[in-house]
Amino acid sequence: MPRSFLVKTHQSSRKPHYGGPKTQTEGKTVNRPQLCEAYSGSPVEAYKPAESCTKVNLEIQCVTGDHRRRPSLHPQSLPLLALFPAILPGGSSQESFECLDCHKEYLSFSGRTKHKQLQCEWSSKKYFSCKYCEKEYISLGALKMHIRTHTLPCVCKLCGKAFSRPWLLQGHIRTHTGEKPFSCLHCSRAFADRSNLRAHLQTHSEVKKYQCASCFKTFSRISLLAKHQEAGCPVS
DNA sequence: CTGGGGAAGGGGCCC
DNA sequence: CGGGCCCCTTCCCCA
Repeated sequence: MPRSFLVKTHQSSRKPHYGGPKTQTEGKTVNRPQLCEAYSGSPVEAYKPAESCTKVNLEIQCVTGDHRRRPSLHPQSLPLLALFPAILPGGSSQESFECLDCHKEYLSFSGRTKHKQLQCEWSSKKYFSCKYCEKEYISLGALKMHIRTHTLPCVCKLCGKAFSRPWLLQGHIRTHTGEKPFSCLHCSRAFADRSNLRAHLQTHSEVKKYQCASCFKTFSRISLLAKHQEAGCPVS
């Protein structure tokens, strides 16, 4: 069974900035232009400031209503740069020019424009599609990695089972050799997989990592918490 | 039924 | 750009 929804949650400081629409510029909050779900006209219309908007320099409001989608998904966001330069961070020479789509920063307006025209995968809408399934990726590297899940190039010489990545094969080979390099510091158990050790460590913890919001009972695994809630928490 | 272990999948990050 | 690793998650099985 395919295991989808395996999206890592970003915890490091290097996480991509996909979230909020706001950028701090000289102490002011500048809203990035947002796209409307119902967008159907030209980018000029879609991004035209609402007549009632008195803060044209700070905010761009979609004339068709709600703005929900990431600007990165817009096929023609480039004209915005010429239309509303005042909304963009980079009004002074000290500031950088940030691509609103992928958030890379450039020292000059022309540099950013060139990036958007020639390099930015989001704004040029270069999606890389898998030929084996419907998935699309914004980078060729991500697509190639995904394709390995179809081609399974890493084959176990002992049993013939195939895997998408060498380290998956490595972990599998441990099931043949019995090697368990990850030891628990609290008991004598050892594991072949670091994640399994991590899950095991939760069993030593008095207060488990995953807690039911209703009855406050804690669980060592999120799947156990999910089971608990699906079965119907007695308190909720 | 519940909790835990084993095995495996997949995206992101770092080098 | 690719390999290796990390992290998270899921499924299956068993006590």
